[in-house]
Amino acid sequence: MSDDKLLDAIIAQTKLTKKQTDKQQKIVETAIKLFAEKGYANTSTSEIAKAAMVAEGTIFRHYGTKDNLLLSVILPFIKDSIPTMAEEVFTEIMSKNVGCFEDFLRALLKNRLHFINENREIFQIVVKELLYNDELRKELLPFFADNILHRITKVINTYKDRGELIDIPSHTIQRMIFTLIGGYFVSRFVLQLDNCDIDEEAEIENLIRFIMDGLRKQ
Amino acid sequence: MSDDKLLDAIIAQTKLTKKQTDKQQKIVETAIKLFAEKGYANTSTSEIAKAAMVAEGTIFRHYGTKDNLLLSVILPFIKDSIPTMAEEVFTEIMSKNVGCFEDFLRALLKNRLHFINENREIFQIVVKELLYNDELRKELLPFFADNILHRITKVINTYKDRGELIDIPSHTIQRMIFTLIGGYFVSRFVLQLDNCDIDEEAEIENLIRFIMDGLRKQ
DNA sequence: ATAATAAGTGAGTAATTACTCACTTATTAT
DNA sequence: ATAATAAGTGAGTAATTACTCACTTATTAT
Repeated sequence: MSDDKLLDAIIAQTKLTKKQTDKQQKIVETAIKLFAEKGYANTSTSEIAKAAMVAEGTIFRHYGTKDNLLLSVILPFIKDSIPTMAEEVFTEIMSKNVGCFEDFLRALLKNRLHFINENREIFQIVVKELLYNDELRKELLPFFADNILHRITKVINTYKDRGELIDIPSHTIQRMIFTLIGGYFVSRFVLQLDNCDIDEEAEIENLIRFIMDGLRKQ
Repeated sequence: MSDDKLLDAIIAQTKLTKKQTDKQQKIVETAIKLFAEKGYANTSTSEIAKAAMVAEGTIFRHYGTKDNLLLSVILPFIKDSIPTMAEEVFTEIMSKNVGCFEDFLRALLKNRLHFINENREIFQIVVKELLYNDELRKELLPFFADNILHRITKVINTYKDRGELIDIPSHTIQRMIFTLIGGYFVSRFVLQLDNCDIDEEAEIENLIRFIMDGLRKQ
C-alpha cells in the first residue's frame, strides 16, 4: 500500500511536472541502455554517471536511490504505456475487425510486436528483472494480470460464445497464448536468437497458424 | 577454445576424482540454494560461506573465483545430465512408443517435467543467468542447440515423413514446441505462477491438445 | 535586480565486495 | 611413525559499492 503510493508519486512526478532536465533525461537514457545491456545488479551508479557525463551526486539528487532509478525507468513505461495501449489495442482491434479470432490474434500480435520493437531496451530490462528481482515481480505481475489478462479472457470468451474456439477453460487458453507469444518475444528480443533465414511476415503467419490449428496434419 | 578446456577440466575434476569433501559439498549445496533464490549477482561469497558454515577462504581454495563456483554448479549439471538424459529420452521414447507424434510429445513432456522438478533450483539458476549473463549464454546456447534441438528436429522429420505433421519448416515447428514447453516450465518453476485450480495431468493434456490441434474448434 | 529555490557537483564515507596469504589441521602415501 | 600433500582457516586488502553533504551554479518568481 505505502509502496504503491510511493510508486504512483514517482510516476506522477515523472509525467505531470514533465520538466525533466537535460541531465535527468541523459541519466534515464543511459540507465536504460546499461540496465538492458548488463542487468540492474551489474550496473553501478558511478558507471551510469560516467556514461551520462554527469556527477554521481546528480543521480542521487534526482532519484534518491539506485532502486528508485530503476523504478523511474520501468514504472512509467509499465503503468502508463501498458494500460493505455491495452485500452487502445482492444477497443480498436475489436471494433475494426469484427472478424474471426484469427484476425484478432494477428492484429494483437502485430501491434505488440511493433510496440516492443520500439521499446526493446525497456522490454529487456523488465524481462530480466522480472526473473531476478522478487520485489519487482510481486509488484508487476498482479498489474499485468489486472490490465492485460482479464481483457484477453474477455475476448476469448466472446469468440468461445461464437463457437470459434475449443472448449477448454478461458484462462488456460489465455495462458497458452501468452506463453507462446511472450516466449517468442523473449527469444527474439532478449535472448536474441535470430531466425535469420525466415522473414518476419512469414514467421508471424506460422505462429498464428500454429496457435489456430496446431501441428497435426488436417 | 581455451575456455572450453578450462570448463571441461572443471567438470572432469568434479566428476572423475569424485572425492568431494563434506565442506565442498556444503558449499555447492548452499551456492545452488542462494543463486537460485537471489541470483548470482546478488549473492556474495561471504554470504555463501556464512550459510555453509565454512571459512570464506575455503570457497576460494576449491573454486578459485566466484565465477568458477557458478560454473562448477551449472556445468556438470548441463554437460552431464542433459546429453545423457537426451540420449536416454530420445532412444527410449522412440523405441517404446512407435506410436503417433502426440504420444512422443506426451512422453517427452512428462520426462522433462519430472527432470526439472527434481532439479528446480539449478533450472532456476540456468534460466536466470541465461538472461543476465552474456558469457554464459554464449557458452550454453550452442550446446543446447547441438544436443537437444537437432534431435528434436530429427524426430519431427520422421513424423513429417509419416504425414502426421503439417508442412512448415522443421526448425520452425521445433522452435514453437520449444518456446511453448520452455515457456510453460519457466512460468511454472521460475516465475512460479501457480495454476492452483487445475491438476497437473489435465494441464499437460491441455498443453498437448493445444500443440496438436490449436485453438480452432473442429 | 534580488531573493528563493532547484539543479548540479565531487570529494568523502562506511560498508561490502571478491580475493590472498601465512598459517594450522587433517588426510594420505611410505 | 613420519613425511608430504591437501583441506581448511580467518585476518587482511585493494577496489568498488551506494549514498551524503557542504558547497557552487543555474533557474525561477517577485
